[in-house]
Amino acid sequence: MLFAKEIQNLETAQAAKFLLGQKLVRQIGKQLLVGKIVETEAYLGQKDIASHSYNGETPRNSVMFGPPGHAYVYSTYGMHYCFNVVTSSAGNGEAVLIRAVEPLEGMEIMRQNRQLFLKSPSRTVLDAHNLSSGPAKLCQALRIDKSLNGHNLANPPLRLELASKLAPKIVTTTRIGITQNRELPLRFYIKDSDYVSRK
DNA sequence: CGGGGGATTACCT
DNA sequence: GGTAATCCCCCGA
Repeated sequence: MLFAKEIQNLETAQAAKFLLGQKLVRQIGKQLLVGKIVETEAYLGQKDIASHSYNGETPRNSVMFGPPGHAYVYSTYGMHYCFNVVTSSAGNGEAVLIRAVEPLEGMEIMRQNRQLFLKSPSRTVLDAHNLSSGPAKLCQALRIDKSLNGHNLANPPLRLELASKLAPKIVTTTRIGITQNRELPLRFYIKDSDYVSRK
């Protein structure tokens, strides 16, 4: 509730910055997995051609057009999920992609969750910096999939928690992995964080 | 109803 | 740095 309120009064780019430093809390049975959000990107609805919602509402993106504070989870490349927080007001189709979190609790479980996706587990070192430093990696680590699409982030088993009202130092860059609207400064990360997908 | 592409990642050269 | 993996969705016909 708190978050929906805080978020809906912000422009989506501001919401993307506001989310930096806040906690993402995933509960699976008794397991508690907690990450601090360190990297985000804003997607600005039907005025942003890079956004899934640019062409209007479809079955895939319908959650983006719903109320803020809910999870928009989509699959890509046939094997990965990405997790977004719906922002702005219902009907606008705006959201913030969570691109990286810093593991705070449940790191060992996150490592196990990530391990399941590897083909040659001996090759890849799953240290803390490599557990959730990417939009699909954090979905693996926190076991986020399409079953959570549309979930209200005020409630378990996936919840946003206000961690700090003190704004961290933020670096602003262009967004990653898109082909349209590449020049817009809509990616944000916590300066000096060692847990971002890239600097 | 078929084809192309994707807000990525890991592994190999 | 190049590319396979892998499938859902959307668009155009």
